[in-house]
Amino acid sequence: MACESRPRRLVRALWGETAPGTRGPKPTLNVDDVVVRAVELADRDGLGAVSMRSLARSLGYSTMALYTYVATRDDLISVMLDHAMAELTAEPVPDGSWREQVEALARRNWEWCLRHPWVLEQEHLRTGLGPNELAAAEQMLGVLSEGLAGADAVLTWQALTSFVRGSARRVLAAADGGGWDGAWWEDAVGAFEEIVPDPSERFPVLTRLRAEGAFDGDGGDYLEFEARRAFEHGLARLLDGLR
Amino acid sequence: MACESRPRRLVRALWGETAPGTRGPKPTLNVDDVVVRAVELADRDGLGAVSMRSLARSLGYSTMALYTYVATRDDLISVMLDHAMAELTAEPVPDGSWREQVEALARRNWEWCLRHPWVLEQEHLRTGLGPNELAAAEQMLGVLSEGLAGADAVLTWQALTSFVRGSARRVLAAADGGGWDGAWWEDAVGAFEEIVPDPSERFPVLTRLRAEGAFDGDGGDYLEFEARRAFEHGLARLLDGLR
DNA sequence: CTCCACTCCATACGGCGTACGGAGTCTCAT
DNA sequence: ATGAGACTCCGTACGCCGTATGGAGTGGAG
Repeated sequence: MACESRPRRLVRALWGETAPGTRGPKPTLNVDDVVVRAVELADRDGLGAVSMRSLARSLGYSTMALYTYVATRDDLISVMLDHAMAELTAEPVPDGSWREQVEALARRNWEWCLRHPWVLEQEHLRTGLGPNELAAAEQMLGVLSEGLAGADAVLTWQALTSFVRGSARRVLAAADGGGWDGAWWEDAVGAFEEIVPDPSERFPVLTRLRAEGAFDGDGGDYLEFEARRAFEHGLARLLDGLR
Repeated sequence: MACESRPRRLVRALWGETAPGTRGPKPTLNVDDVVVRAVELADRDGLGAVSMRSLARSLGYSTMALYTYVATRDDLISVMLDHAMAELTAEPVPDGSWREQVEALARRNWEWCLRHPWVLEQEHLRTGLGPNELAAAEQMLGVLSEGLAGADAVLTWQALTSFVRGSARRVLAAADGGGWDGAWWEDAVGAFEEIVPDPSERFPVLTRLRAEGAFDGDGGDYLEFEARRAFEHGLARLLDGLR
């Protein structure tokens, strides 16, 4: 199957259409097996843990066997992404007012990002043609366009997903941090205080807000409480702004 | 200098404090030289182009010489980030109403992200202790806390930066795309239409909105116009929500 | 004048994505 | 029945990556 273009192959993989060829031995795996395992690995240890080698090992195959199912690692990630997005439309839109529905979908999306942090590690692959990605867009725009004219619905959709993902990303950055486990942070702050002996002079506002406790939660349990509050606050203001 | 902890070294690098030791030969470079060059490379070709090897070559040094100035590549990126953030506070907050000021700062931040796309490629590991990052926070919170109580100012700051960065990220994903240069996309859409012969049945809302032209700009010049519109729309609604 | 902290560098290790080609297996055309 | 050849799976290799290790040369401190 050296004759098929990469985009076609990707779209076929996204929609679970198997190759038509029936000549050689039957594949003993399929794209879905590979993708499911890859998502498991990514959920546990991040995208970095999904190397072609480790994924293949985890499936009990050779590295190169994976390329039977997926053209490149980037394509694999695209399919993983769409696969994970199935969760977004697994349940119907809840009952409620327009605002409540939009809120619920946004919150669902946010929680989904936290459940699959690797989704945000991803830079620019974007296909926009996978079944679940389209279904999620369909669902969100279906609700939004009940209350907004076409172009406004699209703009609002973009604003919402921008906010949801930006916010989730911020939570994750604060949460796992990449290795500042208290000791790291203390050490860094120590050095900071040596270099900037009187922060209140250079950063009066920050100092005042800190003293007021406005940053409470900066430490360990920032994630579950403070970050959710920031998300809910921003979401509420955004929805307020939609009248 | 094998005795200094990594956090301390990073904080020192962020603040441009040179090591106190004066024993051996003088360094012929300094952290700033390295960081400036790294930012140039990243601005041009993304974070991926900033490998220790390519950066060193571009400076005319051996790879390992860089480790004299920076403990790891991650630390380098942290310092690059803070360095780039100097632009955020290079100009004072413009005159105007509270809302106009917040808007201007948010827009400045958004444009900054587009100018340095690599900023959004990372986002994990964060320090929060660099002079320019602190200055940017100080500036933004200074304005916000003129109109909002302490805790609200912080929540709003988080919501704003979440939105700004999420939105910029979306623009960049749409813009450079990672290799869908029209031909790619056409090919993918062709395969899509074969697999899903009647999209209007499965995705009625998307089909209708597309027919209405609500997605116009999906193609080539999405970036400069449509994406900016989406950003301005979302920002305006967010600010509306703040009363 | 000696020591040794220091800068700079060459080499090496274990990872990565994936190009290439080969061995084995199955279907189809003959 | 028998090739032809499409197909799956795999071993090896190439050129990247970050960085550990240790060595050569340098110049201020004792």
